[in-house]
Amino acid sequence: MTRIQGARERARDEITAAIKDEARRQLAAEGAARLSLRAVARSLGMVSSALYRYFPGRDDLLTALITDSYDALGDATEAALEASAAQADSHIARWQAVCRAHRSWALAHPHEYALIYGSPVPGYAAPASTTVSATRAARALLTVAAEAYAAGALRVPGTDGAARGGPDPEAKGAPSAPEPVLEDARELAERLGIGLPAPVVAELVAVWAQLAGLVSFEVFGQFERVVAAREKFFDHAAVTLARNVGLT
Amino acid sequence: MTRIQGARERARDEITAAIKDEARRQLAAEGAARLSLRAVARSLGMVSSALYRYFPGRDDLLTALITDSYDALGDATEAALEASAAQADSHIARWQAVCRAHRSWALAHPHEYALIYGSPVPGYAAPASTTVSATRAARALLTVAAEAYAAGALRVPGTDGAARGGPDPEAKGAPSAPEPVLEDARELAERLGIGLPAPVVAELVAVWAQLAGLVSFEVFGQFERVVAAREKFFDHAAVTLARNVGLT
DNA sequence: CTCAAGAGAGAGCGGTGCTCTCGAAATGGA
DNA sequence: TCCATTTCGAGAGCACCGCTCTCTCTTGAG
Repeated sequence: MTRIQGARERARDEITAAIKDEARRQLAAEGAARLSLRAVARSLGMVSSALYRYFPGRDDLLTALITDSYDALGDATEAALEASAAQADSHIARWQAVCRAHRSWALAHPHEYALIYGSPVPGYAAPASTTVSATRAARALLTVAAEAYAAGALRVPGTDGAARGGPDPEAKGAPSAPEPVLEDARELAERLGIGLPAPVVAELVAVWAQLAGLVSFEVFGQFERVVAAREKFFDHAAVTLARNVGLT
Repeated sequence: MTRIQGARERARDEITAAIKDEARRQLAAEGAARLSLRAVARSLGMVSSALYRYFPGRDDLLTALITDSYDALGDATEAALEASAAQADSHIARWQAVCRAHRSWALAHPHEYALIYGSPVPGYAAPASTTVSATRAARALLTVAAEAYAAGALRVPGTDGAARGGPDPEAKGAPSAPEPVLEDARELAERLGIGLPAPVVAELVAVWAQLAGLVSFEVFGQFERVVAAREKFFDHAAVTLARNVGLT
C-alpha cells in the first residue's frame, strides 16, 4: 500500500537518493574505505550534520549501497536469464549468459562488487535485511539448472557408477557430495523452494562460490600479468562449472 | 651477503618487528580499515611521529603486512606439500592436503587473508615486490600437478575425443581451453618455469581462482546460513577441482 | 491558526594520517 | 679521543574524519 506522499516526504526521498548517488560516485572514485560522509555532504552543498537526518551513520549509508548493489547485480543477471530464455539456446549457453552478465556487471562496477563480495567492512556485519537481495543473483543460476533438470538435460552427480567403492576416473557421472553436505543442500533447497536433487544443489553452492572467485580475481587485478584473454578464459571456465553442475 | 649488524641496526630491526607485530594484533582484532598508526604507536609507548622513522606511511605498513601474510600462507601450503610427500598418498590426496592447508590458514587468519584476497585497499596497488611472495601459495598446487604429470597420473584436457566437433558429454577428457588462453598459459608456464602442458596450466589458473572463491566465501561468512558441514563441503569441492585439472 | 515535528546550520569532541622542527643520543672517521 | 654526521624520539600543529548537541527556521497536520 503506497501512501500519497506530501511534498516533504517526496523531498526526503529525493535527497536520500541524491545522497546515495553522490556516495556511489565517491565509492567508484575512491573506494569504500575512503567514502566520507563529510565529503558527500560537501558535494551536495549540505553541512555534514544534516546528513545524519537521512542516515544514522556511515555504516548505514554503506549498508544502503550494499543492498542497492545486490539488487543491481540481481537485475543484471535476471535480465540475462530472461534474454537467454527468449533466444532459446542450449542450457549450457543460458548458463554461460548468466555467468557473463555477472562478470560484466562486476567489471563495470568494481567497487560496488567489492562491497558485496570483497572483504567485509571492519567490524561490520551485513544485517539480515540484505540476504533477500543477496540471493537474487545466485537464484538466476539455480533457475537455469532447474529448467535444465525439468528438461532432462541435467545429469545428477552420484548417478552412473559413482556408488561402487573407490574413485573411478572412468565413471561418467561426477561423484556426489557426502551425506552431511547433502543434508545441508536439502535444507537449503527447501528454504529457497528449489525443485532440484540435493547433489545438484550442493554442487551449485560450490560452483557459485567458484564463480565469485573467478570474477573476484579478475576484478581485483589478480590476473594482471597472468591472463590476457580474460573473456575467453572466463567463458571456458564458466562452461567447465556448468559441466560440474551436471548441465549437458 | 649479511653484514654484521651494529647495535643500532639490530635495535631498528627489533622495533620494526615490534611495530609489525602490534599492527598484526590490531589487524586481527579490528580489521585492516581500522588499523591505526597512532594506536600502534600508543601500544608501543611511542609517539605517532616516531613511527614514521620505520614506515613512510600507513600504506607501507599495510604492504609489509601483506607481504608477510603471503609468506605465511606460502609457508603453510609448502609445509603441507612436504608433509603429504612424506606420507605418499595418491596425487589427489596430496592436492587435497594442500587445499586444506590453504583453507586452514585462511580460517585461522581471516583478516590477513582478507588483506591478500579480499578487496584491495582503496587506491592502493600492490607493488611488484609482493608478486614473488604471492605466487608461492599457488606454486604448491602447481607442484602437485607437475609431479602427477611426471608420474603419468594426469589426464591432459583436450586429449581423448574432445577434438571432434561438437560438445560430447560422453568424452572422457575435459575440453581444452581455447587457443588465446592456451597462449597465455604457455607464456605463464615459461615465466614460472613450469613443466606442464598449456591446457593443464590454463585449467590450474582457473582452479586457483575458484579455490580462492571457496575459501573467501567461507572466511567472509557467505556460507553462514547455507553450508553447515563446511569441512566436508570443502574437501568435496577440492577433489572436484583436482579432477578438473585432470588429476587421477 | 497553532504548535509539534522535521530539517538545516554551526560549534565542538576525540580521533586519524602526516609534516615539521628541535634536542638528545649513537656512530664512525680524524 | 674528539667532533661532525646521522639517527631517533618527542612535541606541536595541520587538515581531515565520524558523530553529537544545540539552536533556529520551516513545514504541515489538527
